[in-house]
Amino acid sequence: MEHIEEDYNLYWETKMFLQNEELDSWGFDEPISGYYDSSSPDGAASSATAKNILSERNRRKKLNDRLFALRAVVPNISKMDKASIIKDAIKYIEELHEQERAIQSEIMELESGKLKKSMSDIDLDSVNLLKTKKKRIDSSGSRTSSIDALELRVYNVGEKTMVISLTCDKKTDTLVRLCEVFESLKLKIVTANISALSGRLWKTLYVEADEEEKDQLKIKIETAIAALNDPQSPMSF
Amino acid sequence: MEHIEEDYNLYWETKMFLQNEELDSWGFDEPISGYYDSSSPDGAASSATAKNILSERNRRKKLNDRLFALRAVVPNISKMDKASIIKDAIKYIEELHEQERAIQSEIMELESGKLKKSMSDIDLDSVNLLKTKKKRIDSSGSRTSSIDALELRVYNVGEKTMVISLTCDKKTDTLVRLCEVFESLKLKIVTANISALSGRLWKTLYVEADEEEKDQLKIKIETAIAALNDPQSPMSF
DNA sequence: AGTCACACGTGACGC
DNA sequence: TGCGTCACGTGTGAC
Repeated sequence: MEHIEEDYNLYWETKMFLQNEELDSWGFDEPISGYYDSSSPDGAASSATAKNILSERNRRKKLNDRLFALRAVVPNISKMDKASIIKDAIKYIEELHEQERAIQSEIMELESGKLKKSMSDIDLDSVNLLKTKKKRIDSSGSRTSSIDALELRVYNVGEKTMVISLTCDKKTDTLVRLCEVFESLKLKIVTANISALSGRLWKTLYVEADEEEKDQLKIKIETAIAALNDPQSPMSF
Repeated sequence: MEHIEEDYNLYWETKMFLQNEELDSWGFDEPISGYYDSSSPDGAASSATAKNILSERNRRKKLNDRLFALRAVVPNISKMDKASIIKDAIKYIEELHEQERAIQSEIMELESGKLKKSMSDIDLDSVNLLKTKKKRIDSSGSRTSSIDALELRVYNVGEKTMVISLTCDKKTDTLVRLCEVFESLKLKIVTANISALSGRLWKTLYVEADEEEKDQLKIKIETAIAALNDPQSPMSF
Protein backbone atom coordinates (compact mmCIF):
# COMPACT_ATOMS: atom_id res chain seq x y z
CA MET A 1 0.00 0.00 0.00
CA GLU A 2 1.33 3.33 0.97
CA HIS A 3 4.81 3.32 2.31
CA ILE A 4 5.87 6.89 2.16
CA GLU A 5 3.65 8.33 4.77
CA GLU A 6 6.21 8.92 7.41
CA ASP A 7 8.44 11.53 5.92
CA TYR A 8 6.31 14.48 5.33
CA ASN A 9 4.15 14.40 8.35
CA LEU A 10 5.79 17.34 9.97
CA TYR A 11 2.49 19.02 10.00
CA TRP A 12 -0.84 18.27 11.46
CA GLU A 13 -0.64 14.50 11.44
CA THR A 14 1.78 14.50 14.31
CA LYS A 15 -0.36 16.91 16.13
CA MET A 16 -3.51 15.01 15.40
CA PHE A 17 -2.15 11.67 16.43
CA LEU A 18 -1.05 13.01 19.74
CA GLN A 19 -4.37 14.62 20.28
CA ASN A 20 -6.25 11.56 19.24
CA GLU A 21 -4.26 9.44 21.58
CA GLU A 22 -5.15 11.52 24.53
CA LEU A 23 -8.76 11.72 23.58
CA ASP A 24 -8.97 7.97 23.18
CA SER A 25 -7.70 7.47 26.67
CA TRP A 26 -10.15 10.00 27.85
CA GLY A 27 -12.39 7.74 29.84
CA PHE A 28 -14.79 10.45 30.93
CA ASP A 29 -14.84 11.41 34.49
CA GLU A 30 -15.36 14.97 35.47
CA PRO A 31 -15.82 16.78 32.17
CA ILE A 32 -13.26 19.50 32.60
CA SER A 33 -11.80 21.43 35.44
CA GLY A 34 -14.04 21.75 38.45
CA TYR A 35 -17.15 23.38 37.14
CA TYR A 36 -20.22 24.60 38.83
CA ASP A 37 -23.64 24.95 37.41
CA SER A 38 -25.85 27.94 38.01
CA SER A 39 -29.19 26.18 38.31
CA SER A 40 -31.11 22.93 37.76
CA PRO A 41 -29.79 19.51 38.70
CA ASP A 42 -26.17 20.11 37.87
CA GLY A 43 -25.57 16.51 36.86
CA ALA A 44 -28.00 16.70 33.95
CA ALA A 45 -26.69 19.93 32.55
CA SER A 46 -23.06 19.00 32.86
CA SER A 47 -23.56 15.64 31.25
CA ALA A 48 -25.44 17.33 28.45
CA THR A 49 -22.62 19.71 27.72
CA ALA A 50 -20.15 16.90 28.14
CA LYS A 51 -21.99 14.86 25.55
CA ASN A 52 -22.08 17.78 23.24
CA ILE A 53 -18.41 18.54 23.51
CA LEU A 54 -17.58 14.90 23.02
CA SER A 55 -19.69 14.46 19.94
CA GLU A 56 -18.26 17.63 18.58
CA ARG A 57 -14.82 16.19 19.00
CA ASN A 58 -15.84 13.06 17.18
CA ARG A 59 -17.32 15.10 14.41
CA ARG A 60 -14.13 17.05 13.97
CA LYS A 61 -12.11 13.90 14.00
CA LYS A 62 -14.31 12.29 11.40
CA LEU A 63 -14.05 15.28 9.19
CA ASN A 64 -10.29 15.36 9.49
CA ASP A 65 -10.05 11.67 8.77
CA ARG A 66 -12.11 12.14 5.66
CA LEU A 67 -9.93 14.98 4.57
CA PHE A 68 -6.92 12.81 5.21
CA ALA A 69 -8.41 10.05 3.12
CA LEU A 70 -9.20 12.51 0.40
CA ARG A 71 -5.59 13.54 0.28
CA ALA A 72 -4.60 9.92 0.01
CA VAL A 73 -6.48 9.37 -3.23
CA VAL A 74 -5.25 12.56 -4.84
CA PRO A 75 -1.75 12.48 -6.28
CA ASN A 76 0.59 15.45 -6.39
CA ILE A 77 -0.53 16.90 -3.15
CA SER A 78 1.50 20.03 -2.92
CA LYS A 79 0.63 21.39 0.46
CA MET A 80 -0.78 19.77 3.53
CA ASP A 81 -3.03 22.67 4.05
CA LYS A 82 -6.70 21.80 4.47
CA ALA A 83 -7.90 24.21 1.87
CA SER A 84 -5.15 23.17 -0.49
CA ILE A 85 -6.13 19.56 -0.17
CA ILE A 86 -9.62 20.35 -1.30
CA LYS A 87 -8.33 22.60 -4.04
CA ASP A 88 -6.03 19.94 -5.37
CA ALA A 89 -8.83 17.42 -5.23
CA ILE A 90 -11.03 19.67 -7.30
CA LYS A 91 -8.29 20.26 -9.79
CA TYR A 92 -7.59 16.58 -10.00
CA ILE A 93 -11.20 15.68 -10.60
CA GLU A 94 -11.39 18.24 -13.35
CA GLU A 95 -8.30 16.75 -14.90
CA LEU A 96 -9.85 13.32 -14.80
CA HIS A 97 -12.95 14.69 -16.43
CA GLU A 98 -10.98 16.11 -19.29
CA GLN A 99 -9.01 12.94 -19.60
CA GLU A 100 -12.15 10.91 -19.75
CA ARG A 101 -13.52 13.08 -22.48
CA ALA A 102 -10.36 12.75 -24.50
CA ILE A 103 -10.24 9.02 -24.08
CA GLN A 104 -13.84 8.68 -25.02
CA SER A 105 -13.28 10.47 -28.29
CA GLU A 106 -10.20 8.41 -28.90
CA ILE A 107 -12.06 5.21 -28.38
CA MET A 108 -14.66 6.35 -30.78
CA GLU A 109 -11.97 6.98 -33.32
CA LEU A 110 -10.55 3.57 -32.79
CA GLU A 111 -13.92 2.02 -33.00
CA SER A 112 -14.89 3.72 -36.20
CA GLY A 113 -11.52 2.95 -37.66
CA LYS A 114 -12.14 -0.74 -37.35
CA LEU A 115 -15.78 -0.44 -38.06
CA LYS A 116 -15.67 -1.76 -41.57
CA LYS A 117 -13.65 -4.73 -40.43
CA SER A 118 -14.58 -7.08 -37.65
CA MET A 119 -16.23 -4.80 -35.19
CA SER A 120 -14.57 -5.93 -32.03
CA ASP A 121 -16.58 -6.37 -28.90
CA ILE A 122 -13.76 -4.87 -26.89
CA ASP A 123 -14.59 -1.51 -28.30
CA LEU A 124 -18.19 -1.83 -27.36
CA ASP A 125 -17.22 -2.80 -23.87
CA SER A 126 -15.13 0.25 -23.43
CA VAL A 127 -17.85 2.49 -24.66
CA ASN A 128 -20.38 0.86 -22.43
CA LEU A 129 -18.05 1.19 -19.52
CA LEU A 130 -17.87 4.86 -20.12
CA LYS A 131 -21.58 5.11 -20.38
CA THR A 132 -22.30 3.32 -17.16
CA LYS A 133 -20.54 6.02 -15.25
CA LYS A 134 -22.79 8.67 -16.57
CA LYS A 135 -25.63 8.70 -14.15
CA ARG A 136 -28.44 11.09 -14.02
CA ILE A 137 -27.63 14.21 -12.16
CA ASP A 138 -30.95 14.28 -10.54
CA SER A 139 -32.74 11.08 -9.70
CA SER A 140 -35.06 12.41 -7.09
CA GLY A 141 -38.57 11.16 -6.84
CA SER A 142 -40.31 12.17 -10.03
CA ARG A 143 -43.32 14.14 -9.07
CA THR A 144 -45.42 15.90 -11.60
CA SER A 145 -43.75 18.70 -13.51
CA SER A 146 -40.34 18.07 -12.03
CA ILE A 147 -37.18 18.44 -14.05
CA ASP A 148 -35.13 15.33 -14.64
CA ALA A 149 -31.77 16.72 -15.53
CA LEU A 150 -29.73 14.36 -17.64
CA GLU A 151 -26.63 16.40 -18.08
CA LEU A 152 -25.41 19.77 -16.95
CA ARG A 153 -22.17 21.26 -18.12
CA VAL A 154 -20.67 24.67 -17.55
CA TYR A 155 -17.82 25.94 -19.66
CA ASN A 156 -16.11 29.25 -19.52
CA VAL A 157 -15.34 31.02 -22.77
CA GLY A 158 -13.13 34.00 -22.48
CA GLU A 159 -12.90 35.90 -19.28
CA LYS A 160 -16.40 36.81 -18.42
CA THR A 161 -18.68 34.45 -20.28
CA MET A 162 -20.01 31.03 -19.41
CA VAL A 163 -21.75 28.56 -21.63
CA ILE A 164 -24.25 26.37 -19.90
CA SER A 165 -25.49 23.22 -21.54
CA LEU A 166 -28.42 21.42 -19.98
CA THR A 167 -30.30 18.37 -21.11
CA CYS A 168 -33.40 17.04 -19.46
CA ASP A 169 -36.42 14.88 -20.10
CA LYS A 170 -39.30 16.63 -21.69
CA LYS A 171 -42.41 16.12 -19.69
CA THR A 172 -45.49 18.14 -19.02
CA ASP A 173 -44.61 21.70 -18.18
CA THR A 174 -40.92 20.94 -18.12
CA LEU A 175 -40.20 23.76 -20.49
CA VAL A 176 -42.14 26.19 -18.38
CA ARG A 177 -40.45 25.03 -15.22
CA LEU A 178 -37.11 25.32 -16.86
CA CYS A 179 -37.79 28.89 -17.85
CA GLU A 180 -39.01 29.66 -14.38
CA VAL A 181 -35.90 28.21 -12.83
CA PHE A 182 -33.55 30.21 -14.95
CA GLU A 183 -35.73 33.23 -14.51
CA SER A 184 -35.39 32.94 -10.76
CA LEU A 185 -31.62 32.67 -10.93
CA LYS A 186 -31.31 36.25 -12.10
CA LEU A 187 -28.43 35.45 -14.38
CA LYS A 188 -26.95 37.86 -16.83
CA ILE A 189 -28.06 35.93 -19.86
CA VAL A 190 -26.50 36.97 -23.12
CA THR A 191 -28.46 34.58 -25.26
CA ALA A 192 -30.37 31.38 -24.68
CA ASN A 193 -31.88 28.61 -26.69
CA ILE A 194 -34.08 25.64 -26.03
CA SER A 195 -34.76 22.83 -28.45
CA ALA A 196 -37.08 19.90 -28.02
CA LEU A 197 -36.18 16.63 -29.66
CA SER A 198 -37.34 13.11 -29.11
CA GLY A 199 -38.68 13.63 -25.69
CA ARG A 200 -35.77 15.68 -24.46
CA LEU A 201 -35.03 19.31 -23.98
CA TRP A 202 -31.68 20.81 -24.94
CA LYS A 203 -30.97 24.15 -23.42
CA THR A 204 -27.92 26.19 -24.22
CA LEU A 205 -27.36 29.55 -22.69
CA TYR A 206 -24.58 32.10 -22.55
CA VAL A 207 -24.18 33.89 -19.31
CA GLU A 208 -22.01 36.71 -18.16
CA ALA A 209 -20.04 35.57 -15.13
CA ASP A 210 -16.56 35.46 -13.71
CA GLU A 211 -14.50 32.36 -13.96
CA GLU A 212 -14.52 31.89 -10.24
CA GLU A 213 -18.27 31.68 -10.31
CA LYS A 214 -18.21 28.70 -12.63
CA ASP A 215 -18.63 26.03 -10.01
CA GLN A 216 -21.04 28.10 -8.03
CA LEU A 217 -23.03 28.67 -11.16
CA LYS A 218 -23.29 24.98 -11.74
CA ILE A 219 -24.28 24.08 -8.25
CA LYS A 220 -26.62 27.00 -8.25
CA ILE A 221 -28.53 25.61 -11.19
CA GLU A 222 -28.48 22.15 -9.71
CA THR A 223 -29.84 23.29 -6.41
CA ALA A 224 -32.47 25.38 -8.10
CA ILE A 225 -33.63 22.40 -10.11
CA ALA A 226 -33.50 20.15 -7.10
CA ALA A 227 -35.49 22.66 -5.12
CA LEU A 228 -38.11 22.78 -7.81
CA ASN A 229 -38.32 19.02 -7.86
CA ASP A 230 -38.66 18.89 -4.12
CA PRO A 231 -40.86 21.81 -3.07
CA GLN A 232 -40.71 21.10 0.63
CA SER A 233 -37.02 21.71 0.67
CA PRO A 234 -36.06 24.93 2.41
CA MET A 235 -35.95 27.29 -0.49
CA SER A 236 -37.10 30.85 -0.65
CA PHE A 237 -39.41 30.36 -3.56
CA MET B 1 -19.61 42.36 -5.79
CA GLU B 2 -22.01 39.58 -6.52
CA HIS B 3 -25.62 40.42 -6.57
CA ILE B 4 -27.46 37.31 -7.57
CA GLU B 5 -26.87 35.13 -4.63
CA GLU B 6 -30.12 35.32 -2.77
CA ASP B 7 -32.57 32.99 -4.42
CA TYR B 8 -31.52 29.42 -4.47
CA ASN B 9 -30.49 28.90 -0.93
CA LEU B 10 -31.37 25.51 0.32
CA TYR B 11 -29.27 24.57 3.26
CA TRP B 12 -26.22 26.23 4.56
CA GLU B 13 -26.02 28.78 1.83
CA THR B 14 -28.78 30.75 3.46
CA LYS B 15 -27.10 30.67 6.76
CA MET B 16 -23.73 31.51 5.38
CA PHE B 17 -24.94 34.41 3.32
CA LEU B 18 -26.84 35.90 6.17
CA GLN B 19 -23.84 35.58 8.35
CA ASN B 20 -21.62 37.02 5.70
CA GLU B 21 -23.95 39.91 5.34
CA GLU B 22 -23.79 40.74 8.95
CA LEU B 23 -20.07 40.33 9.06
CA ASP B 24 -19.76 42.79 6.24
CA SER B 25 -21.55 45.37 8.28
CA TRP B 26 -19.36 44.59 11.19
CA GLY B 27 -17.45 47.79 11.44
CA PHE B 28 -15.35 46.82 14.44
CA ASP B 29 -15.86 48.65 17.64
CA GLU B 30 -15.23 47.11 21.02
CA PRO B 31 -14.24 43.50 20.33
CA ILE B 32 -16.47 41.81 22.88
CA SER B 33 -17.99 42.64 26.18
CA GLY B 34 -16.04 45.09 28.26
CA TYR B 35 -12.62 43.64 28.67
CA TYR B 36 -9.72 44.86 30.59
CA ASP B 37 -6.17 44.50 29.53
CA SER B 38 -3.40 43.72 31.96
CA SER B 39 -0.77 45.82 30.31
CA SER B 40 0.24 47.65 27.13
CA PRO B 41 -1.88 50.10 25.21
CA ASP B 42 -5.25 48.39 24.92
CA GLY B 43 -5.79 49.71 21.40
CA ALA B 44 -2.98 47.56 20.07
CA ALA B 45 -4.23 44.41 21.73
CA SER B 46 -7.78 44.91 20.59
CA SER B 47 -6.77 45.50 17.00
CA ALA B 48 -4.59 42.44 17.15
CA THR B 49 -7.42 40.22 18.28
CA ALA B 50 -9.70 41.89 15.79
CA LYS B 51 -7.31 41.06 13.01
CA ASN B 52 -7.05 37.53 14.21
CA ILE B 53 -10.75 36.96 14.39
CA LEU B 54 -11.19 38.50 10.97
CA SER B 55 -8.57 36.36 9.32
CA GLU B 56 -10.02 33.34 11.01
CA ARG B 57 -13.36 34.18 9.48
CA ASN B 58 -11.80 34.47 6.09
CA ARG B 59 -10.07 31.19 6.51
CA ARG B 60 -13.33 29.48 7.40
CA LYS B 61 -15.07 31.07 4.48
CA LYS B 62 -12.38 30.03 2.07
CA LEU B 63 -12.51 26.49 3.31
CA ASN B 64 -16.26 26.39 2.93
CA ASP B 65 -16.09 27.82 -0.54
CA ARG B 66 -13.60 25.18 -1.53
CA LEU B 67 -15.79 22.49 -0.10
CA PHE B 68 -18.66 23.99 -2.00
CA ALA B 69 -16.69 23.91 -5.20
CA LEU B 70 -15.68 20.36 -4.51
CA ARG B 71 -19.28 19.35 -4.31
CA ALA B 72 -19.89 21.03 -7.64
CA VAL B 73 -17.44 18.82 -9.51
CA VAL B 74 -18.70 15.61 -7.96
CA PRO B 75 -21.88 14.16 -9.42
CA ASN B 76 -24.51 12.32 -7.42
CA ILE B 77 -24.12 14.42 -4.36
CA SER B 78 -26.42 12.72 -1.90
CA LYS B 79 -26.13 14.76 1.24
CA MET B 80 -25.06 18.31 1.83
CA ASP B 81 -23.17 17.29 4.88
CA LYS B 82 -19.56 18.40 4.99
CA ALA B 83 -18.19 14.99 5.77
CA SER B 84 -20.45 13.42 3.20
CA ILE B 85 -19.20 15.78 0.54
CA ILE B 86 -15.66 14.66 1.14
CA LYS B 87 -16.72 11.05 1.33
CA ASP B 88 -18.54 11.24 -1.97
CA ALA B 89 -15.56 12.97 -3.53
CA ILE B 90 -13.27 10.19 -2.39
CA LYS B 91 -15.62 7.56 -3.68
CA TYR B 92 -15.92 9.35 -6.98
CA ILE B 93 -12.18 9.66 -7.41
CA GLU B 94 -11.77 5.99 -6.69
CA GLU B 95 -14.39 5.23 -9.30
CA LEU B 96 -12.54 7.29 -11.81
CA HIS B 97 -9.31 5.58 -10.93
CA GLU B 98 -10.77 2.18 -11.48
CA GLN B 99 -12.32 3.28 -14.70
CA GLU B 100 -9.10 4.73 -15.94
CA ARG B 101 -7.24 1.57 -15.10
CA ALA B 102 -9.74 -0.57 -16.95
CA ILE B 103 -9.69 1.61 -19.99
CA GLN B 104 -5.96 1.81 -20.05
CA SER B 105 -5.63 -1.94 -20.00
CA GLU B 106 -8.18 -2.18 -22.74
CA ILE B 107 -6.31 0.22 -24.90
CA MET B 108 -3.13 -1.69 -24.31
CA GLU B 109 -4.88 -4.85 -25.34
CA LEU B 110 -6.22 -3.18 -28.38
CA GLU B 111 -2.88 -1.73 -29.24
CA SER B 112 -0.93 -4.93 -28.89
CA GLY B 113 -3.60 -6.87 -30.69
CA LYS B 114 -4.01 -4.93 -33.86
CA LEU B 115 -0.82 -2.96 -34.03
CA LYS B 116 0.51 -4.74 -37.14
CA LYS B 117 -2.31 -3.50 -39.21
CA SER B 118 -2.44 -0.18 -40.95
CA MET B 119 -3.99 1.41 -37.89
CA SER B 120 -0.68 1.77 -36.12
CA ASP B 121 -0.51 5.52 -36.17
CA ILE B 122 -3.99 5.97 -34.83
CA ASP B 123 -3.33 3.56 -32.03
CA LEU B 124 -0.16 5.30 -31.11
CA ASP B 125 -1.96 8.57 -31.17
CA SER B 126 -4.51 7.29 -28.78
CA VAL B 127 -1.88 6.04 -26.41
CA ASN B 128 0.00 9.26 -26.55
CA LEU B 129 -3.14 11.16 -25.96
CA LEU B 130 -3.86 9.03 -23.01
CA LYS B 131 -0.49 9.71 -21.56
CA THR B 132 -0.37 13.39 -22.22
CA LYS B 133 -3.75 13.83 -20.68
CA LYS B 134 -5.47 16.38 -22.82
CA LYS B 135 -4.80 17.68 -26.22
CA ARG B 136 -6.95 19.47 -28.63
CA ILE B 137 -8.96 17.19 -30.81
CA ASP B 138 -7.32 18.62 -33.83
CA SER B 139 -3.85 20.02 -33.46
CA SER B 140 -2.75 19.78 -37.03
CA GLY B 141 -0.56 22.47 -38.49
CA SER B 142 -2.53 25.66 -38.31
CA ARG B 143 -2.62 27.08 -41.77
CA THR B 144 -4.78 29.99 -42.66
CA SER B 145 -8.50 29.48 -42.37
CA SER B 146 -8.16 26.12 -40.70
CA ILE B 147 -10.53 24.98 -37.98
CA ASP B 148 -9.11 24.41 -34.54
CA ALA B 149 -11.66 22.18 -32.93
CA LEU B 150 -11.68 22.44 -29.18
CA GLU B 151 -14.43 20.02 -28.42
CA LEU B 152 -16.69 17.76 -30.38
CA ARG B 153 -19.48 15.81 -28.79
CA VAL B 154 -22.16 13.68 -30.33
CA TYR B 155 -25.18 12.60 -28.37
CA ASN B 156 -28.11 10.57 -29.51
CA VAL B 157 -31.54 11.71 -28.48
CA GLY B 158 -34.25 9.26 -29.13
CA GLU B 159 -33.93 6.74 -31.88
CA LYS B 160 -33.15 8.70 -34.95
CA THR B 161 -31.77 12.02 -33.85
CA MET B 162 -28.28 13.14 -32.96
CA VAL B 163 -27.17 16.30 -31.29
CA ILE B 164 -23.76 17.52 -32.28
CA SER B 165 -21.95 20.05 -30.19
CA LEU B 166 -18.80 21.60 -31.60
CA THR B 167 -16.57 24.29 -30.21
CA CYS B 168 -13.68 25.83 -32.08
CA ASP B 169 -11.52 28.89 -32.18
CA LYS B 170 -12.94 31.75 -34.14
CA LYS B 171 -10.48 32.91 -36.71
CA THR B 172 -10.76 34.40 -40.13
CA ASP B 173 -13.24 32.53 -42.26
CA THR B 174 -13.70 29.86 -39.63
CA LEU B 175 -17.41 30.29 -39.71
CA VAL B 176 -17.48 29.96 -43.47
CA ARG B 177 -15.27 26.90 -43.41
CA LEU B 178 -17.42 25.38 -40.75
CA CYS B 179 -20.50 25.84 -42.85
CA GLU B 180 -18.73 24.41 -45.85
CA VAL B 181 -17.65 21.39 -43.92
CA PHE B 182 -21.09 20.60 -42.68
CA GLU B 183 -22.48 21.37 -46.09
CA SER B 184 -20.18 18.82 -47.61
CA LEU B 185 -21.17 16.16 -45.17
CA LYS B 186 -24.66 15.96 -46.62
CA LEU B 187 -26.24 15.45 -43.26
CA LYS B 188 -29.92 15.46 -42.62
CA ILE B 189 -29.90 18.56 -40.49
CA VAL B 190 -33.02 19.26 -38.53
CA THR B 191 -31.88 22.53 -37.05
CA ALA B 192 -28.57 24.21 -36.45
CA ASN B 193 -27.17 27.12 -34.54
CA ILE B 194 -23.86 28.91 -34.33
CA SER B 195 -22.92 31.44 -31.70
CA ALA B 196 -19.76 33.44 -31.46
CA LEU B 197 -18.44 34.38 -28.06
CA SER B 198 -15.08 35.56 -26.85
CA GLY B 199 -13.13 34.34 -29.79
CA ARG B 200 -14.84 31.01 -30.02
CA LEU B 201 -17.57 29.47 -32.09
CA TRP B 202 -20.21 27.28 -30.54
CA LYS B 203 -22.12 25.18 -32.99
CA THR B 204 -25.04 23.01 -32.07
CA LEU B 205 -26.87 21.01 -34.63
CA TYR B 206 -29.55 18.37 -34.66
CA VAL B 207 -29.16 15.68 -37.25
CA GLU B 208 -31.30 12.82 -38.29
CA ALA B 209 -29.29 9.63 -38.03
CA ASP B 210 -29.43 6.13 -36.66
CA GLU B 211 -27.80 5.33 -33.40
CA GLU B 212 -25.33 3.06 -35.10
CA GLU B 213 -24.17 5.96 -37.17
CA LYS B 214 -23.31 7.98 -34.15
CA ASP B 215 -19.67 7.06 -33.99
CA GLN B 216 -19.22 7.28 -37.70
CA LEU B 217 -20.85 10.66 -37.59
CA LYS B 218 -18.33 11.89 -35.16
CA ILE B 219 -15.32 10.56 -36.95
CA LYS B 220 -16.81 11.82 -40.15
CA ILE B 221 -16.90 15.34 -38.86
CA GLU B 222 -13.47 15.06 -37.39
CA THR B 223 -11.93 13.78 -40.57
CA ALA B 224 -13.73 16.41 -42.59
CA ILE B 225 -12.32 19.12 -40.38
CA ALA B 226 -8.90 17.56 -40.45
CA ALA B 227 -9.06 17.29 -44.19
CA LEU B 228 -9.94 20.91 -44.50
CA ASN B 229 -7.05 21.83 -42.28
CA ASP B 230 -4.64 19.65 -44.21
CA PRO B 231 -5.77 19.35 -47.84
CA GLN B 232 -3.15 16.81 -48.90
CA SER B 233 -4.36 14.31 -46.37
CA PRO B 234 -6.18 11.21 -47.65
CA MET B 235 -9.79 12.09 -47.53
CA SER B 236 -12.84 10.26 -48.70
CA PHE B 237 -13.92 12.95 -51.06
C1' DA C 1 7.44 41.73 16.43
C1' DG C 2 3.28 39.08 13.40
C1' DT C 3 1.00 35.90 10.45
C1' DC C 4 -0.90 31.27 9.35
C1' DA C 5 -3.25 27.11 10.23
C1' DC C 6 -5.17 24.57 13.52
C1' DA C 7 -8.20 22.25 17.51
C1' DC C 8 -10.94 23.51 20.96
C1' DG C 9 -15.34 24.60 23.62
C1' DT C 10 -19.76 26.84 23.11
C1' DG C 11 -24.40 28.51 21.72
C1' DA C 12 -27.64 28.08 18.05
C1' DC C 13 -30.54 25.84 14.81
C1' DG C 14 -33.12 21.91 12.83
C1' DC C 15 -34.72 17.32 13.00
C1' DT D 1 -36.93 16.00 23.84
C1' DG D 2 -31.88 14.72 22.62
C1' DC D 3 -28.83 14.31 18.66
C1' DG D 4 -26.20 16.02 14.78
C1' DT D 5 -24.24 19.82 12.35
C1' DC D 6 -22.66 24.21 12.04
C1' DA D 7 -20.08 29.01 12.63
C1' DC D 8 -18.05 31.45 15.91
C1' DG D 9 -14.25 33.43 18.97
C1' DT D 10 -10.17 32.12 21.36
C1' DG D 11 -5.58 30.16 22.63
C1' DT D 12 -1.55 27.77 20.89
C1' DG D 13 2.30 26.45 18.31
C1' DA D 14 5.01 26.89 14.06
C1' DC D 15 7.32 29.58 10.76
